[in-house]
Amino acid sequence: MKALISPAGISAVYQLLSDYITAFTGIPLNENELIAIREAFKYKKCRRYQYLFQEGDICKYMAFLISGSMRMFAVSEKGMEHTMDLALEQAWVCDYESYNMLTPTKYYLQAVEDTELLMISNEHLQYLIQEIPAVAAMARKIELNNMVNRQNRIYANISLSADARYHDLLNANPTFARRFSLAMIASYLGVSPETLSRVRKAALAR
Amino acid sequence: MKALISPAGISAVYQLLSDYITAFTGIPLNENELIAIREAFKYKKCRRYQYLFQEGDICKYMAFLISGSMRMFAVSEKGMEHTMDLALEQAWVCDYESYNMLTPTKYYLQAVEDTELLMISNEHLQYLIQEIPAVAAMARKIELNNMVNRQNRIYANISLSADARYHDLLNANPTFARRFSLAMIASYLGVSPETLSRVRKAALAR
DNA sequence: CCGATTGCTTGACATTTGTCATGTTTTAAA
DNA sequence: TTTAAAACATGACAAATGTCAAGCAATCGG
Repeated sequence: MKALISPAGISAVYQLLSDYITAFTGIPLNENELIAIREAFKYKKCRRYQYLFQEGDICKYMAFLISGSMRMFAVSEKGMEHTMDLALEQAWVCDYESYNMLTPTKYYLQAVEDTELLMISNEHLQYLIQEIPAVAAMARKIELNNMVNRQNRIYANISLSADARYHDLLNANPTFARRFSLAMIASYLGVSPETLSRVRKAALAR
Repeated sequence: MKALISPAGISAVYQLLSDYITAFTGIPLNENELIAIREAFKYKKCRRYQYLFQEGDICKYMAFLISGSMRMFAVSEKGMEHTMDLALEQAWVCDYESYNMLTPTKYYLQAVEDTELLMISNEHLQYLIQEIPAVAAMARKIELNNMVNRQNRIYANISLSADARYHDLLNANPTFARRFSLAMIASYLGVSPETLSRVRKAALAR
C-alpha cells in the first residue's frame, strides 16, 4: 500500500499553501499570519473515489488541493453524471452556493486520485479575510477568476462545437487530458464519451 | 416621439434604486447614505438599439436598469451573435471581467428597448461598499446570485435539451418571452431561432 | 502473472439540432 | 393607413451528436 501523506510531512503542506498565497497575490505573509492560516485550515487526505460531500449535504468547507485531483458533478433524474468542476493541485474547490448560503448542495465532490487537501470553513475564511490582507486579496482574486471562467465556459457552451470546446479546454488546461478520464472530460464538456473519443481521433488525423 | 425620461423625474429614479437596495438587503439607508448614493450613480437614458459599450471598450460602469431592457452579446468570427446576458428593470448588468480587471471587453451591451439606467464606476462602488453596509451587503448578494446563476446555466447547458433549457429559462424568468425577441432568447440558449420556434410550437401542442 | 473490471474505441443507426429557402405575420416609419 | 422592413414559422434536407452493442485495451487486486 502506498503512503498517503506527503513524504515531507504536514508542515510542508502548509508551506505549499502559504507559498501559493504569496505567489498568487504578491503579498508576503508575516509570522502571525502564517500561524493563523495554519490554525484555520484543516489537513485532510482522501483516497481515490472518496467523497468529500454528496447531494443533500451542506458544503462546509472550501478545499485547496495540495496533491491529487477532484471532480464535482451532479446526477440527473435519469442517473447521468454531469461534471461541473475538475480540479488539480493548487486549485480550489467547493460548491459556492452551498458554502455561502448553507443550503443543501446538488453536487457530489469526489477524489479522482488519492488527494491531499487543506480545508477551511466559511467562518474561518471570513475571519482570515478580515485579518490578513493577502487572504483578502486571494479570496477576491479567486472569486474573480471563477466568475470569468464560468462566463467563458458559458460562451463556449452556447457558441462552439464539441470539437472546439474540447480543444479550448485543453488549451486552457493542457494536463487535463492526462489527469482525467475521457468520460469525465466528456461530461464536463456536455458531450457523450463516444463523441469525445471521435473528436480525439479526428485530432490525431491532422 | 415618446418621452424618454420617467414622468416622475430623476428624483424618482434614485428613489427606485434606494428602495431596491433596502428591499434587497433588508438594511435601511440613512440620509447621508442616500446622498452618497445619489452622488455616486450617474443617470443615463439609452434609446432602443443604443450601445453602452462595444467590443474593445473598457466596461467602466455597472448599470442598474430603472426601466427598459438590455442584452450583452459577443460576436463570433463567423459573425454570429451569442447572448451572454439578458436584463430587465431592477437587474444589474456589466462585463464583470472588464469592469474589475480593466481589460478590453469581448462583448457588446445594447439597449433592447428605450432604457433608463443608473451607472456606477468601480471606484465609486468600492467607496460605497466601504462606507455603506447596505451597499456592501447588496454587492455581496449580487455577486453570489451571479455565481449561482452562472453555475445553473452551465448545468443546463451541459445536461438539458434545447426544449428543457427553454422551459427552465421561462420558469425562472416568466416575462422574458414577452420582453425579448425569439432570436435573442435562442441565442441566449445556444440554439438556432428555427429550433426555438419549433420548441415553442411543440409547447403549444400540449 | 492472471482474470476481472473498467475504460476506451468503433460501427450502425436514431435523434436532435442546424441550415437554407420561402412564405407569412408583425411592426414601425412615412 | 400604407408599405417596407423585420421577425417569425415552416418544410426539406444536412450535419452534429447521442445511443446501443460489441470488441479491444488498460488497469488493478489477488
